[in-house]
Amino acid sequence: MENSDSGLDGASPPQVKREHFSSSEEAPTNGSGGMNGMTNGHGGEKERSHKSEHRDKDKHRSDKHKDKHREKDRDRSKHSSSSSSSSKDKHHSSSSSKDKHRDKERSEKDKERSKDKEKHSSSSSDKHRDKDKERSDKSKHHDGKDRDKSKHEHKSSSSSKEHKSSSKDKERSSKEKDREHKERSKDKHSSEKKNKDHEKEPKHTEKVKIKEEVPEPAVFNDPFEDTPKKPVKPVKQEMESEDEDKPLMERASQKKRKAEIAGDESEEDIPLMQRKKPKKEKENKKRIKEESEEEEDFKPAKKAKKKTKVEDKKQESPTKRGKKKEEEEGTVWKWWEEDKPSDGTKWNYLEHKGPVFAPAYEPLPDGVKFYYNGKQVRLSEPAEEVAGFYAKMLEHEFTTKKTFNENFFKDWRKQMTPKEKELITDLSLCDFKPMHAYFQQKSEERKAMSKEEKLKIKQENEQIQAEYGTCVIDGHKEKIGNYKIEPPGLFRGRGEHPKMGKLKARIMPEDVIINCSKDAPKPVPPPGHRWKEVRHDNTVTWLCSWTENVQGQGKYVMLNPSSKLKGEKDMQKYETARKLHRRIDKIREEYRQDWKHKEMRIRQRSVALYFIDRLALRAGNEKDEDQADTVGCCSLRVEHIQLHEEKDGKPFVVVFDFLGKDSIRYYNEVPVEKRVFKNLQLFMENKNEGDDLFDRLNTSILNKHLNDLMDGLTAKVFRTYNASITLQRQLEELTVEGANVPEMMLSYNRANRAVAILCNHQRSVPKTHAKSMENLKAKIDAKKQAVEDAEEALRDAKKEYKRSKSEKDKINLDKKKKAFERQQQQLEKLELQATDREENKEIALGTSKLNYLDPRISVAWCKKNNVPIEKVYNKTQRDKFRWAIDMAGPEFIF
DNA sequence: CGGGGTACTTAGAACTTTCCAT
DNA sequence: ATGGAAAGTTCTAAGTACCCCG
Repeated sequence: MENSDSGLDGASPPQVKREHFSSSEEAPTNGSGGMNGMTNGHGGEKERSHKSEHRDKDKHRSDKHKDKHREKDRDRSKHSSSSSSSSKDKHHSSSSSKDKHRDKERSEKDKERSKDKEKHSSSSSDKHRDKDKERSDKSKHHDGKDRDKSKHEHKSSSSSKEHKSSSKDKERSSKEKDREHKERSKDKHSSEKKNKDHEKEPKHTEKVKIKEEVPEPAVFNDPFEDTPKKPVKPVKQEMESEDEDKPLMERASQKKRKAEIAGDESEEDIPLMQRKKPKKEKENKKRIKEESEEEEDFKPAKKAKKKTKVEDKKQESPTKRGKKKEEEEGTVWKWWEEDKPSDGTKWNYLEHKGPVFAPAYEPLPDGVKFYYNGKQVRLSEPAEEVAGFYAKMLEHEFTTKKTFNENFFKDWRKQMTPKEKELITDLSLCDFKPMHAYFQQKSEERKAMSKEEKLKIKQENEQIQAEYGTCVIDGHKEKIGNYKIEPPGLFRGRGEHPKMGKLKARIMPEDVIINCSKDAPKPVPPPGHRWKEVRHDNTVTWLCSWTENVQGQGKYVMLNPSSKLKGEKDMQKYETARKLHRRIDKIREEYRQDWKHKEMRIRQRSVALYFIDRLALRAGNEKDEDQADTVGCCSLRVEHIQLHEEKDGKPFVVVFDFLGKDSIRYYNEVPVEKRVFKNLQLFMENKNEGDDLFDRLNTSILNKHLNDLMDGLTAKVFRTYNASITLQRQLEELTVEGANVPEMMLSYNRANRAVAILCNHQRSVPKTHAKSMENLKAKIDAKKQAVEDAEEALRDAKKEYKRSKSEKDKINLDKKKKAFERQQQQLEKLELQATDREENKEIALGTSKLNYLDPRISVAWCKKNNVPIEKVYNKTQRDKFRWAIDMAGPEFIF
């Protein structure tokens, strides 16, 4: 450890210097070229499949073997064995909860499994075979890895001694196996087919047919997404431990910061006040910006509240909608200049009209048929509706997945009449194509509607939005985020979700709980219906809630991000991150010390924290098994990392490869300090692939510790902090003084991109990317030509003027000069655009911009460099970040 | 503690509107 | 005008965190 440690120690703790920095920095220079080190050798295209495959395979991979044997035995006698093992486990490891979970599931699964097995004849040998197959597929992309894994598997299987964790392993593995098993079978079926054929064949055939029946819509609803969906985009970040350290420059600015804050733009703050009572806002208000005071809006003026109007850049809408809009836009509630209530209450007055329900089902016209086994069948309304959900997705990859189809079919049958149920027993005999064609046709018709019709619809929507999309909270009218209740449909989980395809039921008023203040009028339920409950809980921010049937989780109607309630919380989040900034050195120092702690749990905690800090990993809560198998830091398993004493010339490299939130793959090769490396070796000792890497740690233990370190500190604060500080540093580094706006924006986007890479925010390469790049290139070429022409013209003009010296030629010369410059600028702009786009093709900037970057950093940067804020934030974003735009001056420092 | 539930944030895909070159 | 791509918006799944109970 000394090697790596020594250098970094001390003040420059882990410094984490994410190398991305460096890599990202470089990236810009070389343009699209290796994408900031994001390439990892896995093929680009297949990535998509990789995602899902990855999980199944990888995850289960190792356990499969080992566990398989056991599993079987266990399955049969699972109860006894599992119970005993679990008790053991507890002694040895603290992750018993996890185990328990698994046990439960396992038992259920086992049951199912045993059935499955018989059906699919998944004997262990089969499994092996399957695995191999999978592996070989995979190996195309992942050779090295696979190889390693297989080794592991073998090893582990042979070394099935009893380790502390063995029992645990067993349990888990059996579960996993089960799962794996299932998945595997699914996959296999489908995957073999799917992978190859399905994408083409089925689709194509269908498509063709559809065409016959109905003209193909100009725009498909993207049904095709599936094919190449999103690839996994691995991110590779390299870092050298040595250089780390740059970190902390931030602190320097702390002092300044304070000053700024105080000074900022908040000139007068007369804050104080808390919101008092409710009041309704009056409607009215005239056009934008009047300085007049509007007391009407705010009644609670008890304290000296100050309200200010801010002008919005929006265009006016003299047109029709009227006052409401203007009112909203014209008046801004500067809540950030007020005091916040310190008790847990979220509001004193809340009034709204309840949610908007999905439109009732409209039966299909008679002409749209459904065939079962070649014969036309007239479905009952409920069965038809659900069939329609499936028909709409016919071209989606989902319909090629076994799990999806099974879940769908099972739930569909529940909607059938006994007769239908008796008749329809095999999904593959169902012909949804006419239905699909019908929906497609409808969608085309919608697109082809005349302007007037579209306008009318738009107006109706605005009407609804005005009525149901806003609420009155503490005297202010504010937008609601999701006032429309989710319509029924088929559940679309991300990744290999075990529940994909299940029917998401229609929500009725009887399912909905309303939350509003006692003194507000109660929302009126739709005629003939009543609410499940009306309550008045001002310690929460939701207006309506209901429980969704697929996963049994609660859903809420809440306010828009531009609202005070959301904004305040958002600002607070960044303030906590800034606070962390002030303590980060100490915290880093401390966890580095803890790497040598004698207690294993402390060492695990410190290593996990190091990952979270340095790599911006998510906390990694435990998950149920009826969800896709994804992990975060605390839930990493042995199979998710590989240790290399040396890799590519670097010592002590940890290779992370796992599926994170939304089943997005995280791949990273990270050189770490020797001490970390040794600890990891220890943590992995005597464990199987499916075991928890940090078996004595979970998110609540970690967060508890973090909270002791700093008030309000949790694992996710590190993501926010590291994202924001990275943006600030990158901006500082990449911004060239005096650059023009397009250049500035390239710098900004690059800084933003560094953050997105850090946080692993990926997106699938837009389907249109290659083409659009081509177009752009063509444009650039054309522009180059234009520049040359302009140059030529300029030269001629010069000559002419030189000769004649006439005023007229002088004017002409100037003109040519200008034209030339203009062309040149345009060319430059195009080139920048091309670079930017290429660099960005598989990175999503939006998520970090919206959720991780302190908007004041961006605002300050814009102000300092004279970049219009609209270049960085669109309208919605400006609404959300109004507080930052208003309060941050050019000197703001995070 | 574990286990379950609640509330709220974060996330990429899907869909819609706007923009821009022909 | 048109149609295709980009930009913007909507949707809702999937996380985190925390609380309460036994």
